Amino acid sequence: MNDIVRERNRRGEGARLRADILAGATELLEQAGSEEAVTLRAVARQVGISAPSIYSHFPDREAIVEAIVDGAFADFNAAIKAAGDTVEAGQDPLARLRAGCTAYLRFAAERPNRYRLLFERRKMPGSGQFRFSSLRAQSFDLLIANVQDCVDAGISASADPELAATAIWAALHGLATLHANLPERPWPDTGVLLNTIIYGLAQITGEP
Amino acid sequence: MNDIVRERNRRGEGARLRADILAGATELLEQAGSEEAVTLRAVARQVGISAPSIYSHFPDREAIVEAIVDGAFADFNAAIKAAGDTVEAGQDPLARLRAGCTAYLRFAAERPNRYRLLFERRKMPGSGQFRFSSLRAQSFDLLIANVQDCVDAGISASADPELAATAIWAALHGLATLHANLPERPWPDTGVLLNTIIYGLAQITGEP
DNA sequence: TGTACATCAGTGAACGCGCGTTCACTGATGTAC
DNA sequence: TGTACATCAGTGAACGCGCGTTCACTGATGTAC
Repeated sequence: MNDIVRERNRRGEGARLRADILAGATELLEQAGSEEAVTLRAVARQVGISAPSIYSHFPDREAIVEAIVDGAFADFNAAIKAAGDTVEAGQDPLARLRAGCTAYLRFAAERPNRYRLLFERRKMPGSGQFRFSSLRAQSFDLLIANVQDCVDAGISASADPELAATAIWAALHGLATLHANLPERPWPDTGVLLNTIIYGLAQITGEP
Repeated sequence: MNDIVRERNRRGEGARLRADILAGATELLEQAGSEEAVTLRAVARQVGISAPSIYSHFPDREAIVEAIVDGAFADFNAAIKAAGDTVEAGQDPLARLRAGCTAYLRFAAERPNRYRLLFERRKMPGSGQFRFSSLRAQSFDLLIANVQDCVDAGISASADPELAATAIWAALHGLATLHANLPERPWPDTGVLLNTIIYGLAQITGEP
């Protein structure tokens, strides 16, 4: 990486370059801040290869970005799932819900540029269509389940967990992107805001 | 506009071109969908002039985008203020709050690309710094006032109207951008979602 | 064990493109006399 | 009223840039005999 001359892979190990390209591209995105910075030539520079070498592993520029997005979703889902798993199953569903939301905001705060790619990508390749695969819905489904658990435990008064989850998602996403885009504004404490959001939107009975 | 050959302005009316450039650039943004589409040459094509003519009125490309943003904020603020003003002052503060939020979402839905520019622009020119001028804070201040009115009227149980307003803003922004970026997803009805958000986050007493 | 050779990983030069910006200019318009 | 001229609105050609992509290639590596 980093403009250093790479050692050429041995025969049969050419596929390793694919991983290096992807890692370099992801790093580039995280540093440079926007998808447009991920150009074929910049990626090649980052990885230490010539630009045409990329074509052995990705059909075009768009495919690299797609691969970054898929990787980002995998990381994102894993982070949220891991946070929920720190709370024992069946125990304290509110804590699980909160842990998932906290992990959501942390991911967005720590990898803002990768987060942006998750839900702010505009067009999908070619077709001009959007995608929302199961990979992409995974964390949202977990959020619904967490709210449902709160309802089942009698902690939440929500009559429609999916609706509540959608509202919570919107609030989290809005908070994450506003934070990232307007960092110089004085923001209320994230923990307090998160309580407001969770208690208010999941209709948690009682005070924080 | 539209590749049609413009008539040259008469002497002393050269400043009219500035307005035409701005209008053309705004239209271009709204059609093409992203800030990057607003190139000097594309704007010139749209307006029907040569690219260098723009330099009589704007120092560089960035200045055009800045001007679009300022115009978008003015339109945005006006739309929200107008919505609130349809409800008589002092009368039904909840209706005022809801009207403002509805106008917010409507603006975002009807001019998605201009809305995106409002809060999703990443860097400001040169300095790499962000801006949040009073023009930009205006609608947020109105939102706080609307929540405060609900508190004063005994409709809202919120102990911290600014906190509640921030949470509502985040939810609206998140909803607006998720709607725009994932239109193919099945979304709950906007009115129902908005009720969930307002009642939950402003802690409105009673049921919708 | 030695060698010819196919394969594989990757390169360097070049293409055409649209971009922001600069520069010297043109020609219509209004004004001074 | 006529005319010379300054001004103003805008142009056309050109610059250097980084981009995605194509193409013919190179040279190390492993393998068949």
